[in-house]
Amino acid sequence: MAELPLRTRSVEAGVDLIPQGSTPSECCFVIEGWMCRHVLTANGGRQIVAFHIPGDLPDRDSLHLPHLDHAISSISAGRVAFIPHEAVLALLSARPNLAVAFWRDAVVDAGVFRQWLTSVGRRTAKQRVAHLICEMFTRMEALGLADSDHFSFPVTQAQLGDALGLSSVHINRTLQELKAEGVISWRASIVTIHDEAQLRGIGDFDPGYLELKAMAQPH
Amino acid sequence: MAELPLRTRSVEAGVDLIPQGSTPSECCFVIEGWMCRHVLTANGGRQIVAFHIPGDLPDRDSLHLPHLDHAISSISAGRVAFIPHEAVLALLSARPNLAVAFWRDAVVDAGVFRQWLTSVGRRTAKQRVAHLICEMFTRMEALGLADSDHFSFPVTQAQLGDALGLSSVHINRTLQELKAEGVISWRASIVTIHDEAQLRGIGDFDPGYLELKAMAQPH
DNA sequence: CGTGTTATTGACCAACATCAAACTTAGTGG
DNA sequence: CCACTAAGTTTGATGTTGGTCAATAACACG
Repeated sequence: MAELPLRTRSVEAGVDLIPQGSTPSECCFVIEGWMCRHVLTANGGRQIVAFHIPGDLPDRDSLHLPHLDHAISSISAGRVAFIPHEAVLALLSARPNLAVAFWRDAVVDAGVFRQWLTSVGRRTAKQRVAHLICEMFTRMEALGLADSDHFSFPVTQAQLGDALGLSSVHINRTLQELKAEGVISWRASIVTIHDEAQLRGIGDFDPGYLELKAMAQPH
Repeated sequence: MAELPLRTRSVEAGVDLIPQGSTPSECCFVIEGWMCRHVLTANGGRQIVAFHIPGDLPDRDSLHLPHLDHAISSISAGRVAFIPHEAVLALLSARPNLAVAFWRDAVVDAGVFRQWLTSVGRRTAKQRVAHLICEMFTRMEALGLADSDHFSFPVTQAQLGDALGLSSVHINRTLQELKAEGVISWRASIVTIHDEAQLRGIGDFDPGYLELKAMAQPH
């Protein structure tokens, strides 16, 4: 992958990297920081459909999509690399097993989507928040980006709301509950999990669907 | 695809074809009828994450998944075929462009997921129902399984609720609203769309994300 | 016809949204 | 180092969407 022609870019927090509806000719690779994908609705709502951390290829799907049905933005400041589609496609046709790895990665993402959808559709606010924290902790851990009981999660409460289908006010109250129960603390973007088993119980979290993610990570 | 060793099976409505957590060794192909994928939550809830119609490969992802994080069930009576994983994988490695087609199909599914998640997270009950009807009508149309203004959608209101994150009672009231406004009618599993433009407007539906689905369909 | 499933209705309730204000925090420039 | 500012968080009061429960009606099927 090192031989690819890439163009890197530093981004501030909250920058719209790739707008909804555009037809990108490059793939975006996250080097540092948090990014997200989100869909804008007619009534001005916003649904974050994925969080992306270093090593992710947020718009891997754009290789196949005529035009993006969602936007890609930065959550925190960070750095991304852009790689021309042709270069990626050339690489993939040269190495079929890499293409399979890409497909496999897409399959894992689909599993993340299913869990996310299940949270938003059928879990309470508290369960959703707990589930998301468990998921992101597990993913960060797999990358060696988490410490034993805490990790950096630089999202605002409004962004959490947009991810979980809740208002920022309700996110705030839900977080306070979790803190009051002593399950987590969350100060200055650092989430500390005091009792992971309990948090998983609250959030109905089973890491099974992320197994392959860990395996697929050696990007 | 015709040379694959397949085993067909007729199913009643509401049969659990492949249970959550299993490790299937075959892919399931829908020949006739409606199937769905759903996730069960700890508190007894159910989230339908996808509807599948003839021509779909509901557990295409199981080719890569160590164990299924969701179940596959029949919505209506129908017929499915089972194809051993090895046979599919052999075919895919023999024909790399077929593997790309599978990947592409997974990408389209991801787009469907994103819209679904956006509906459940950020749209009102009425918008969700309208959006889903538009989506399924568009998909059925692409397969030649819809008539000019109506199609067969053999789901119960409880199933609709499980798909859209709502209760069956609320689905019922929402449908009555749409019927009262004259946008649709729904009798005996047949949905008739009287004003598609209006329905799309209500549901914030843009068929763009399904374009590729239509193209990929020549299974 | 009877039986089980699905649809419909009404009464009531809970979770979460909205609005608006006050308070913190982090970052900035003098 | 201290105001100043803008963004984010927290709080309270109130409103609304949609859930729950329970009963009845309508079907579909044998």
